[in-house]
Amino acid sequence: MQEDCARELLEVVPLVTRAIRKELRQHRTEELSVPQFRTLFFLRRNPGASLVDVANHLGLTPPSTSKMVDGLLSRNLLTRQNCENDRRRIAMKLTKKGEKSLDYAVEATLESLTKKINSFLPEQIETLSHALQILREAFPETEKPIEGKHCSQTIQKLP
Amino acid sequence: MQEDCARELLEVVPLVTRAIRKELRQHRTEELSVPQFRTLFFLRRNPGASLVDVANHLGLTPPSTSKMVDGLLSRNLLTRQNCENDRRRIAMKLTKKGEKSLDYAVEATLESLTKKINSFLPEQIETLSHALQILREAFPETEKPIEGKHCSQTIQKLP
DNA sequence: TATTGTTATACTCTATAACTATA
DNA sequence: TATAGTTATAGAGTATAACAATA
Repeated sequence: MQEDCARELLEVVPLVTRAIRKELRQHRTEELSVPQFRTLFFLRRNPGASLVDVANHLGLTPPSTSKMVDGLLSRNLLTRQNCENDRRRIAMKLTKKGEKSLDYAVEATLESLTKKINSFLPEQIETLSHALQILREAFPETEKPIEGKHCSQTIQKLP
Repeated sequence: MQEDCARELLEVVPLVTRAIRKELRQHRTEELSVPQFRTLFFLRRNPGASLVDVANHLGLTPPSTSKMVDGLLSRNLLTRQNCENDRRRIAMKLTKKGEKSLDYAVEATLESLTKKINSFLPEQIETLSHALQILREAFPETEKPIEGKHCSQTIQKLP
């Protein structure tokens, strides 16, 4: 019984993931790689995050992350400023443009999902919502929140 | 209401995906890249699939797929034989070793998921099972089944 | 001495183009 | 002429090593 449910989970979750990915991909205005997209997501939740913060989140090394961020910076999707408290660190934040391209993709995806859910019966929506709540508790966010070290106060980086 | 549910879906599904990925990764006996792993999965469901079949499934080009398959072949995880009917085509199948390394990872992951589900209340399991059924219908397998062209009869490839 | 971030270099994975063999 | 697959070459993306600046 439990194993059947696990097997279902293992089969069905990738189907939903694939659909979500496809929507996100279809609606990104910028040509962004997956790590770049995830970086924008992360920065929306964690404005002022450092390079190491982002690297940890993505599971990439700092050098790779640094290079990848260069691409976002050159397209004005984020800002990279030096931190006042600890001048080794950088503080990255989304620009308006970065927020917008992210929002557009997310909202379009939400819309598509909502449309799909609209075709469900009310009790099916009830069941799904309940199940998602159960899953959220069973599979909590692994990501450790940023240690609070990250600066809100930043100074403009010299050119 | 529907949109809340969509938003939940968009947040929770990645959490579960991440947990599944982590388990699969932890329990792979061979050092396999993600596409290699997916290829083994695909061949288990579609024995005798051709190179183009696999390439389409992965969203890779035939040359990339060919090279990637070389790595699986050299480790005896699959066989690559010429097709009798259409001698341009190849027919790939998992070897016993390929099946085993796949099964090991999948079973270990299932075990981990089952353990988690074991801690649920019976009615929670009921709800989850029901929700998964709903999702399966809403997000059907996009992948078109192989056109039946693929050979069951194969001839050994010449060296 | 340890940490943050960058630069330099090499490797892996992928694609495009050109080719062979078969249909 | 079109299709299945491979080889050759080039471009992203990643890692490791070495470095500079700061703590």
